[in-house]
Amino acid sequence: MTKDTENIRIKDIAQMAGVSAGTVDRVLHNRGRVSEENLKKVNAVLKMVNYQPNLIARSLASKKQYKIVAIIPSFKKGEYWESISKGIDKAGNEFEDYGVHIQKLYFDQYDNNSLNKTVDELFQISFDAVLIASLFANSVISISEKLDELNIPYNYIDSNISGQNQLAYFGTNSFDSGVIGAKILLNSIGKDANILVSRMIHSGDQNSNQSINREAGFNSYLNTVGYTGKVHYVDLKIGSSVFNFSVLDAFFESQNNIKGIIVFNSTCHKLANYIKVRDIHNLIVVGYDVIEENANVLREGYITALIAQRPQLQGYNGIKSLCEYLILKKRPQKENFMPIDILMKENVDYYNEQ
Amino acid sequence: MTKDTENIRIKDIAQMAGVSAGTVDRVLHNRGRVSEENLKKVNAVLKMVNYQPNLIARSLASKKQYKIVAIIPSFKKGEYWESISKGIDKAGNEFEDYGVHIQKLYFDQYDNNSLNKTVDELFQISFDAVLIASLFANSVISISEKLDELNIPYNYIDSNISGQNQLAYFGTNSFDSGVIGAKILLNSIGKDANILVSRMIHSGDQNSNQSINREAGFNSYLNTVGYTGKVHYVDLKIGSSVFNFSVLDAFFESQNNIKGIIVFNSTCHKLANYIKVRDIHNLIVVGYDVIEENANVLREGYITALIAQRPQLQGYNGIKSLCEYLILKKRPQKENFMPIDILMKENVDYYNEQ
DNA sequence: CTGAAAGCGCTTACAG
DNA sequence: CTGAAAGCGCTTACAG
Repeated sequence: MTKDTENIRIKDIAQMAGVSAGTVDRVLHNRGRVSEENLKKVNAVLKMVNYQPNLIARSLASKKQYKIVAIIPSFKKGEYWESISKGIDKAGNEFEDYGVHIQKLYFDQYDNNSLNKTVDELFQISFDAVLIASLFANSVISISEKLDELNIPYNYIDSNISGQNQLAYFGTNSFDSGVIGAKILLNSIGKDANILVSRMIHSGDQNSNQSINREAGFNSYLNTVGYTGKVHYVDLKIGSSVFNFSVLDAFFESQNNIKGIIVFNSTCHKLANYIKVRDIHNLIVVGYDVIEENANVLREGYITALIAQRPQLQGYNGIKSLCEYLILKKRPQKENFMPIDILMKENVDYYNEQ
Repeated sequence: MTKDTENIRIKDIAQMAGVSAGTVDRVLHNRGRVSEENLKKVNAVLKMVNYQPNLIARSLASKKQYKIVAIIPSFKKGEYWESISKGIDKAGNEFEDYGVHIQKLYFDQYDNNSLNKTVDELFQISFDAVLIASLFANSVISISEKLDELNIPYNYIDSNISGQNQLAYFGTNSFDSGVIGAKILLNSIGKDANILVSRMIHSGDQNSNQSINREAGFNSYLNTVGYTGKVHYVDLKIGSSVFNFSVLDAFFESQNNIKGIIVFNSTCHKLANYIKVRDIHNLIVVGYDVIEENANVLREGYITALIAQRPQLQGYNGIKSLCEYLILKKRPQKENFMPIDILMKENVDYYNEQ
């Protein structure tokens, strides 16, 4: 049990090939400066033995340092992107001993222009790989093209953009998570009930990929099942409860037959709080992301279900796979879809990221 | 960014304390054979500096090997315990370079006596830690007591047993996962509809903890919401479809007003297949665990929902925390509840363990 | 192009 | 009880 394969070392290979350890090392890493003849000898030995480099020894000896930049939205405590950030830190810590350092660059998730500014910052510094929260397709595509030129690997998280050369994507299938939102909603309110979709007003000129795709999935499900109700929309402001309350008051005065509400981002708690304060009953409310504020109103019954997407794991896997690529040349799968989790009052307390 | 804390080494501490590296090492690991005076000097230095041992160097230098035994049910491909086993292997691979070796010992999950035999095997060999699938409380308690005497750390997975000295438990709260099963079922069929609970006949004299606790949670929910229907039971045999079909035929002949079915273990697909073959409609079926056979009938619509518990993660974390305890003396939290996942047709395809 | 040697930070006999 | 030295498996200058 202790040894399934005898552990063979560079030294052993060197001896078998009749060369020095340095030469084997050069062959192993294609560092050049090896004669045709020795190259053959070493490769011959390599072919017979199953050499498993000791990574621990390698990183102890190597002074190589790697810098990974993570471009993500800024956040306050308890907000959605905090979870992603935690996952990034976790992976960063695990690979610290292997010479990996993480630097985070932030932008405003409600303003696509701010991402462009952050990108200018990015290209001022030097780095070996990038993790990108691909909220805004246009900007992300332009970053990606620059990174392609520089031959620097990059991963996407949050929402995918196809046709690009990202090493890997970690996140949900946003379209399908919209489908599930629609299904949970219609299961409870029926196919002819009216629905309110709550959106956020953005500063920039572009909505995030995630919301766009979720809404597309939602609409697709409505079409598929032959939905005959009416879908209404309100636009809220992220920072202004006063504004939001007056918008919602006006809306609910004009419409009194809404049965379900859905919010395609993590701000569902804003709506739930309105419902709580106004003491409105019998509404089915579906939102996204288990942040503390959402979880609280879910527990109290003002949100019916939350759909979640393992944010911490997205950050963790996004960084980890870049580390493994840099250190081990291990290429990850290109598309890595996170599970789409459904949380209700009864299971939300167990939803932590193990 | 590259250095938040200057990296101080044993050598540095030795120099500062005016002793040799060997002495520092002895102090660090309580290996004894250090004079009162030197002990003081080294500890004084240790108090000022934040020494972070380089684990990579440590494990390269140390020839220490650790053996962890995992006691789990045997399984065929695609069965529930395969996932747990995969998680165990994953953690084993990650810690291989650190000198950790895993040995698995199997027992029959439907026969508590078989576990006792496996335990006899266990105490024939030598090992440093144990991971136990705590299906059968009695046997597991007796193993635990022996391990306590030997001062060998052990973790539980699958279902918890309180009052024992396990280092940690990784698994769901079985009671609450029974509550959620009941909620999903009653949400669809109402509080007065009749329910069929399908059980498995065991060879031993004891049911598994997991099933017992899930059923307790299920019954508790029924009481809480004032359920007025009738709960029926059938006992099936794991290996005999012929037997099962005749039992179910007999049951459904005598009862024609069953609205919902629940199965508290991973064998729900057996019931779903019966329903499929007999072409029975309008039954809400809730089961546990996303094994391939269950997922297939969920996709086809013969199971309404599956409740899952991250089996791979249980195996992975169960081993990982033992490794960290052995290598780093890092003590894990004692109770680590897995999320309780709800899977429907629409999100099951994304349910993989990242 | 090549090999001998030093070094990564720690642990482990060993001589005293 | 103590320190100097060797060694874990690899990488990295360096002299030739």
